[in-house]
Amino acid sequence: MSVEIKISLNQGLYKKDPQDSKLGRKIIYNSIILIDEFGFESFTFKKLAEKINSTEASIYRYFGNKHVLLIFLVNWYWEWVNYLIKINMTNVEDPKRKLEIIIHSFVSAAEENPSVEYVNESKLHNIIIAEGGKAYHTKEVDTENSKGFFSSYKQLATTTSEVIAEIKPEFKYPFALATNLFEMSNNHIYFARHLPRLTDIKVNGDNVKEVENMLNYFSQKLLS
Amino acid sequence: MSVEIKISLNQGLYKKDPQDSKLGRKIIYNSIILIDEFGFESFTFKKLAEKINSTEASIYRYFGNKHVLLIFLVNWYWEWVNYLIKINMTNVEDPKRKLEIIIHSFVSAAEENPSVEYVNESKLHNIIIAEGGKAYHTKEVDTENSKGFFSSYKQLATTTSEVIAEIKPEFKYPFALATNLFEMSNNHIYFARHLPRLTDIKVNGDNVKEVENMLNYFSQKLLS
DNA sequence: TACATAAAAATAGTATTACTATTATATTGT
DNA sequence: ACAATATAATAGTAATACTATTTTTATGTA
Repeated sequence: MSVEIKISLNQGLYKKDPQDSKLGRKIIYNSIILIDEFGFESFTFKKLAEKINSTEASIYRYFGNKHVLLIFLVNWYWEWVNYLIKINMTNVEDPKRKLEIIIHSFVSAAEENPSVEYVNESKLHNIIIAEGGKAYHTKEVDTENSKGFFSSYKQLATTTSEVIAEIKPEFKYPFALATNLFEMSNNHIYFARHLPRLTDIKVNGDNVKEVENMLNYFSQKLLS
Repeated sequence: MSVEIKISLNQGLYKKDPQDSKLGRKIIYNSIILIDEFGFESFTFKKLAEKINSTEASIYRYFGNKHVLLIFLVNWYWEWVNYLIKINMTNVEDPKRKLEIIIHSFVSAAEENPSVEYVNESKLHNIIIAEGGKAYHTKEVDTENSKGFFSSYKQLATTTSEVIAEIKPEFKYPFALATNLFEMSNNHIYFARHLPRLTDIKVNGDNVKEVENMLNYFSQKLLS
């Protein structure tokens, strides 16, 4: 027995919902593996087609190109984090505690035993860390934004900014602090792994406790 | 009469120093214009060759590929900011004031009337904001890092972390705060322009005063 | 001035990528 | 058993990211 989770995403992100068919789920599952393995630039639909014993043409029936697929995955992750935050904050009153829960939720989202078998959350988290920014650092950002492609991230920022406003209503930068916490999380995990001279913290594999401590320290100090 | 500035960069970043020949300087000048105009993904050596009435093959004699060219440009910018910081901090004793100068230097680097005629600093700043992260978000990051391709950024982080340590020696995250200030600067200028719901600040064209205020507020609060 | 060297341009070509279009074959639902 | 839909197979194209080779032009020095 299990609780089935289906995450609904903006319909403009796919031609055909990959979560609704076997091939579609294989595409999601294996694209995560391949992007994690080769990096986004070297990932191609051809490699993916070979890996799942299908054809490029079949993949194109789900996603218009690999950039849209990346946005799909990134949104999926943000929605997943939104969901975790909602659950983990249930019945919690203290806004300071709520912010800690939010921070814990996105730093450790990969570990929260998930029930979606076609998504490897740990690898997806790695993709967010290494490639996530590429979802919106393109010339198409304005068009894509107007289609609502980034609404899940905005949702996350809004939820977090509301908690920040509860803690300190006069704080001038609730949205900036919110997004900065996410970006900082990704950046410093990445730095710790690849450019350690750019940070003070260490991570060992999936153990990101030091990042969590740092984010809590920053937010508490800023909101004191 | 003018003071000539030549910025020296890691030799692995080019096959032949583009700053030393006319064609090389044309490559730098026009690649900045084209990347700013088309975005990094749509920028090609072919387009660049057409623009400067030369050939792809000639450009390849300077840069092995467009990714290395991007790293070159990003490093050039970081070196330029390092230089500005050094100059602007001359004779300043108070470390709090020094940090303000550092922040001002990289937020407004584009406006500091430069004397390098083959670099449009304002457009280059836009490239840093929109594409800068792509310089080190690739699968080659470890190899490239071991060749010293990111040393200018590390230099910036080190200088800044030292000032932070002067202000508050017991502060646990001097490097993380330093890099976070740069990343935040780029991110929030980008957000203000393209995803305004993710930030609280506004920018009008090159006027980034609100970003500067925010960064000063964050750093002062964290180091108080 | 002539000659060697190096820079730049011209030409040509290849493997891969990012697609689109068309037809054939399974699979599933009624 | 039939229709509808999903998937697979095949083929093809324009553009990208290069490499190699030869020719022309410019520059510096004996």
